Amino acid sequence: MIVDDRVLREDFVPSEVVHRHDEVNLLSETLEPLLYDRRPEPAFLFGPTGVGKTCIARYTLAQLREQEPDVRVAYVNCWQEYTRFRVLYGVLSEIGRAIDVHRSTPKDELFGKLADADDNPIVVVLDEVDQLEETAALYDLHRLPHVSVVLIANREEELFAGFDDRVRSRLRAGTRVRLDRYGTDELAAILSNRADEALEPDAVTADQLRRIADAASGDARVGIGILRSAAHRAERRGQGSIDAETVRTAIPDARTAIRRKTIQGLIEDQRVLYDVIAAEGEIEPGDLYAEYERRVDDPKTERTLRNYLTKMVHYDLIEAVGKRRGRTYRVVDEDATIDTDSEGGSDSGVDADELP
DNA sequence: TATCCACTGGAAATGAAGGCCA
DNA sequence: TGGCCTTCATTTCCAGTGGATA
Repeated sequence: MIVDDRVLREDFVPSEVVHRHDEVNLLSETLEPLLYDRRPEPAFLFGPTGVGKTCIARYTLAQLREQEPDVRVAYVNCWQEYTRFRVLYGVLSEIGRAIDVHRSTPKDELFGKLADADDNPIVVVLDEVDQLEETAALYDLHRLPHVSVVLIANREEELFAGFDDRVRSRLRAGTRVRLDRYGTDELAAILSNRADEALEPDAVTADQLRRIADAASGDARVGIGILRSAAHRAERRGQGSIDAETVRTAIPDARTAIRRKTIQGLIEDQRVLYDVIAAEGEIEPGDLYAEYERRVDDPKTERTLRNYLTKMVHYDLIEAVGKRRGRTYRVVDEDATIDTDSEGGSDSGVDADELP
């Protein structure tokens, strides 16, 4: 039943972007100076999870490269590459200039290598740039006249709040492309296009696609995940098409699969913390640290545990209720996130290998 | 109202790991 | 081979916040 599984992957770039023509045009216009050997202004893509920010960036740059093949594109996800070193290394790696670079290579040397790679323009796409811990990387990139940046984040205010004055003043100018959540009909149309390419004809009905789109609450990533899960489930059962029952069971499957993959990527100490929180339902920090220390032979300090907990909140695995004294931690309700995924939620669908 | 206490998170220090080089 | 340099995870220290209590 599945003709091309790649089409149902999150990172697949479709041949045509549906319901985002204005946004694609705005980004294309921003990057147009590259066609005339000029440097474009920084471009920003803002919007909540699953609205197609990354897809639009990849699609637009693929189109640009068809017109100007000399332009090189470096895609760096700041969930994984959150230090200055890792960003610079990521860019060098993407353009094939990371030879002879190792973990003890000085950052200034990496910057020098990037500065020397000025034979052709480079567009650096920093996805989830709000996760960047060392914004000096942005300053580095801005200093290089042959490097242009496309920055992807959830919210403009939070992104700029994390910049130091030097970076903020340089990036204040630039084109903002804002994306809102898809409507149910829009998302159903996107899923229909994907199904046409990925599945055999009549493998899924329009009503079922609408049901999936409705359950995804405007989040294309979740919608595609549900469609993928339903297709695999139907194929395993030897069905020639996806029925209503398969869709119903696939809806919780999609988010659970993302969560399971994320939990698998936790290091041992993080997983102990997660297990304690899951077992208790809701727990205060003091009790959490005490139970953690009881369970492990060589416990980390409380400060390190606080860093772990902050990361796990970012991953959307747990939530911190309240601030400072009186705070409690609890596991994020999976069912709630399927249907009520709120505006501005973090792009926490990280792969297991993105975790520390 | 003052004080205590639990908690958070920033900043600096520390140590492990790994590569370079004389 | 050992000293040096770098990055990065972890630890240490501490200021700030806000609820609880006398």
